Order: sequence, then C-alpha cells, then structure tokens
Amino acid sequence: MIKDIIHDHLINCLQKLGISHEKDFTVEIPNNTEHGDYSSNCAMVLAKENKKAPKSLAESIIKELKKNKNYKKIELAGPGFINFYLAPSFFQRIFWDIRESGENYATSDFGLGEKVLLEFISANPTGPLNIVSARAAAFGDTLYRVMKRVGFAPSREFYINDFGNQVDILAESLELRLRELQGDVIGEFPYEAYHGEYVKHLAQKLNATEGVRVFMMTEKDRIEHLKEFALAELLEMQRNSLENFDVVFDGWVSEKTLRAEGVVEEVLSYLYEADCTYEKDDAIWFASTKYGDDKDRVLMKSDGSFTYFVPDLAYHLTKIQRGFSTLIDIFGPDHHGYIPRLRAAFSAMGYDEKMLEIIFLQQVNLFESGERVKMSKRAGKIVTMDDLINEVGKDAARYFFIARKANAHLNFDLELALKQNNENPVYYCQYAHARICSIIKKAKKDKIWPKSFKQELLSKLNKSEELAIIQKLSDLPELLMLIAIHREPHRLATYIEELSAMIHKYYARYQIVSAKSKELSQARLMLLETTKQVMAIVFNLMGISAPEKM
RNA sequence: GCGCCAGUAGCUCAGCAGGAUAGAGCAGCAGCCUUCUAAGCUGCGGGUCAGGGGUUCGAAUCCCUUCUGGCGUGCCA
Repeated sequence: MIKDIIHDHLINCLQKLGISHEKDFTVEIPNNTEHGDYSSNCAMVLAKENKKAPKSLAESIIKELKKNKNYKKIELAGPGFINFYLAPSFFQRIFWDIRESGENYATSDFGLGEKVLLEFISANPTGPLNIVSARAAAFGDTLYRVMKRVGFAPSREFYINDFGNQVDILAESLELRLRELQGDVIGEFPYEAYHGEYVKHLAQKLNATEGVRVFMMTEKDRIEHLKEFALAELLEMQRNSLENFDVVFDGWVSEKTLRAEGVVEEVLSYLYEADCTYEKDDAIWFASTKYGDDKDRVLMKSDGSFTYFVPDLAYHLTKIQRGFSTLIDIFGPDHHGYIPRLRAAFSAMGYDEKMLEIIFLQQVNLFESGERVKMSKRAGKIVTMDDLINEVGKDAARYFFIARKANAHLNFDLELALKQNNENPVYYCQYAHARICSIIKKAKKDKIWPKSFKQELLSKLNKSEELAIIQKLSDLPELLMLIAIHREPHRLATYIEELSAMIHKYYARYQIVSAKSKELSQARLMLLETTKQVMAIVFNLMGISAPEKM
C-alpha cells in the first residue's frame, strides 16, 4: 500500500538523520488536492520529543526524502505538514501490481486466522423475518465477507429461540386457526396470539394433509406436534427469505437442542461456583450487580423454568468452547438493556468480557411518498423482508441497508430504491460498471482489444483523472482492513460511489475506444478493465450484482 | 429518574479515530447527446458541524455540561 511505502521511507529517513520517533505519526490522503497526493504530520508530531520547531525538522526530513525518485515533488506546508506529490511512474507501478493480483486483489492475512463468531438476526421462529432482520442480514453478511477477505476466520450463526413462551403461543395460535378451519366457533382471536396471515396459511397446509387427525391426539401430543410443524415450516420460510437475500449461515443453533445437551446446567454450575447466585421469592437470581449491572437478574423463575438469559448464556459459552476468540453479537435496537448482564456473566465465569462485542443496529423506518409506513406486529401488519425484496429487489435492499452506519437510524425510502435513475445510488454505481463493460465490448468489436496488455502501455496513463483512479483503486486493501477492524461495512458504499463517480467523469471527458492512437486506447482499456475487476470485488462483498449491461 | 444511541447544507447522509479552506447525492437554477449507454457529465448558489465550556500547535472528531429526538429500564424474548 502506498501509505505504508511512504511511511517506511519516512522511518528510513528519520533513522538516517538520527531523529527520534517514539510517537506515532500518520500518512494520509489530504482532502484538499492542493496539499499533494499524500501528506504526513510527522514533523509536527515529533517536534516536541526532538526539541525542534516543526518546520525546521520538516526541512531536514524533506532534504533526505528528495533522494528518492518515487516523488515528483515534496513540499513543506502549513504548520509543518510534509506533502508528497507522487511521480506518475510510481502510480503506474502500483497499478500494475493491482492488475497482477487479479481477483485476489485486497486479500490479506491481516486477521491472522482469528476465529470470529458473528451472530445476527436470531429472530424468533414465530413468523416471517422483518426489515430489521433484513438490515441485520445485510450488515452481518457483508461484515463477514470483508473479514474473510482480510484473513479472519469468521463464522455466521443464527440462534433459534425454539423453546418457551413465544413458541407455545405460536402453537396455540395455530390450533385456533385450525379449529376455525374445521368450523369451530372460536370467538375473538386472543390479543397475545399471532395474528399474521401466515398462521392461517400454516393451518390450511396442516388441515389439508392431516385434517381432523390432529384433534385425535391427546392435548399434550397435539401441542408438541403443532409446535414441531410450525417451527419447521417457519424456519424453512426464514431460511428461504435469507437465501433470496444471498445470506447463508454457517450454523443454526437451536435453543431446544442446547437444553437437551445440558449446557444450560453447565452454565448454572459455573455461576454457582463463582458464588454469585442466590434464592429470593422462590426464584434463583444472578447477582450481576457485582459485575457492573444495575440490577440483579432472575435465572430461574418461580415456576421452575429458565429465563431467556440462561440458555442464551449457555449458547455463548459454547461459542468459546468451540474456539472462537471474538464473539460479535449484532442486536436490534431493543436489546441494549441486555448487555450488562451478559458481560457480567462472562466476568463471573472467568472469561474476559472484552471477547464479547455488541453491535447495535438502530431501527429501520420505511418511507413511501414522504410518509412513514406504520407497522404493527400485533395486528400482523408488518412489512416483511420478503415484501421488501419483492418490492425493491435484492440489490437495492442490500445496498441501502449497508450504506448507513450501524448505530444510525435508517430511513428507507421505498420510492428512491425503486427509481432507475441518477437519484438512486445503487443504479449510479452499477451503471458505472455496466458502462465499462459496454466500452470493452465495443473495443472487442472494433478489434482494438489486445490478446494481452503490455506493460509498456503503463506510461500512457498519465492524466490526472487516470492517476486519481489508480490511487482510489490502491486504497481498497487498507479500506477493507479498517472495515474489518471497526466493523463498519457502510464504508464500502462510500467507496464504490466515489469510484463510480470517477469512472463516469472519466468516461465523459475522454474517448476510450477511438482515442488518437491504438496504444492510448489500449492503455485506457487496461485501466478500465482493472477498475471493473475491483468494482466487481466490492459489489461481491456487498452482495449485490455487477451487471454487464443495463 | 437512570442507561444506551443519535443531532453536520432545504432533504438523505459521508467525513479515512485529532489535521490544512467541512464533503457527496438529491432537490433548485443554467448548460452538454451526428461520438464507446444522457441510468451520464459541466457550472452556480447553499453551513453558528444542536448550544456552551475545556484539553493543544490544531477539534465536526477527545472530555465535561445543557438542549432536542429515538430506544431501553420484565420472573418478555
């Protein structure tokens, strides 16, 4: 990476000059192009420890730096910045490296194979996935893809909450719908029950295959049977929705199975050993306040059943037991009260709570015609993930979900996502890719596309727009590392928009295919071909398609 | 009340973990298709970075505080 190369040069010079460099300094791309291609603050940062004025320090560093031919110009500017203007040949060499890397460009072993578990969605299996789940799916999956590319060993998991109250209510709701179908008068549908149409559909399906036989079972067997049926159906439904969204999980972990395997008891015994449990009001409590929570939490309710917390904690324990050293939970906006107790339990069991990392996704508001679309889960009036994908398509949905940072509310404009014009950033970016494809097609038709691009063509790429595109391409490896470290996939969207803008402008300003000389055309085609490849890499990370034509 | 998150152009949002004159898209106005896709490009206007204090060479960015909005504060999940 260019920044690293410059940073290394600087360190070299500092050592040669005997300048102490305890403090870290940076090399960055200035936001003002008049400040060079790259800029370093090293003279200002190191001034104090060397007891020199920033400017005089900078002057001696620059004198030494100028011996290197990679730079066209090096300037001292402002309060002591060192600004670097790179020689075109330097950019051209960088570009050639990017080309040679091909599809492997911007892969690295940066993550050192660290096992990271990404848990996301983990919605109740009691209905279709909603749009917050869709956001979580896009976010989690893209983060996964980026982390994998830069050398982590990430894994995606979905925790199935297939035990307990909600599932019981689901079974009861199904039973009522079934009885309805068989002509029973059931009166008003209970408030707490699941009102969604999908329950009726399940009932119809079951009625068609099993009919009255369901009611010949004992009540206990019947409820179990209904539960199993509904869970299997709904899980399949959720899995399908996710597949349509190009999100595939590496593991689906069932709460019910965990309970059967005894992990829950294991967790309880650890908490008990840590001497942080007690009994009160017929319930068993976890003294989480000992570890920073603001109130103690119930582990076992007075009716003898566990709270949601205990099996979930057991699940987290299995993550550690399976060798994951970083556990990332991607939660919806309504769970942050839950974190202190999870952390407290980690501490109590002797694990470093820093292993546990929580990312909160804020809520999603749908807008249509400038009006907020109101949703009500209780009344079964929700816009589901499937609805959204059917309406705006996978590409637009994934793009818009990724384009916002996690902890910001997301206003999803349905009309905008549907627009096939310049107002819609998804199309803007995909169009840039399609444009390149069509230029390449034309070049092949006009027979100026070479069998292979010769390295000598590089010197033809010297327009400022061309060098800027190369610089942008060269940013990607570092960007992916930053995205992985800071868990910020939204930066992919910013990147692809900037790159796309550069391509559209380049297209408008320069003739590619019928440029004055064949060599010049080929040089530009070479640049575009590589840009296309880099764009495809980014689109793939975002899980959206890279269309050849639009 | 307490806790978490947010507040940047008319709107939707970036801002590279402290850098130089705060950016982009949309909306508004004015232009550009006999030429590789006009789903594009060019130009113009638009800001008390919610307010106030602090830290330092330097703050939208870090600390404190006030205000506004969202969410949470179950023996629900």
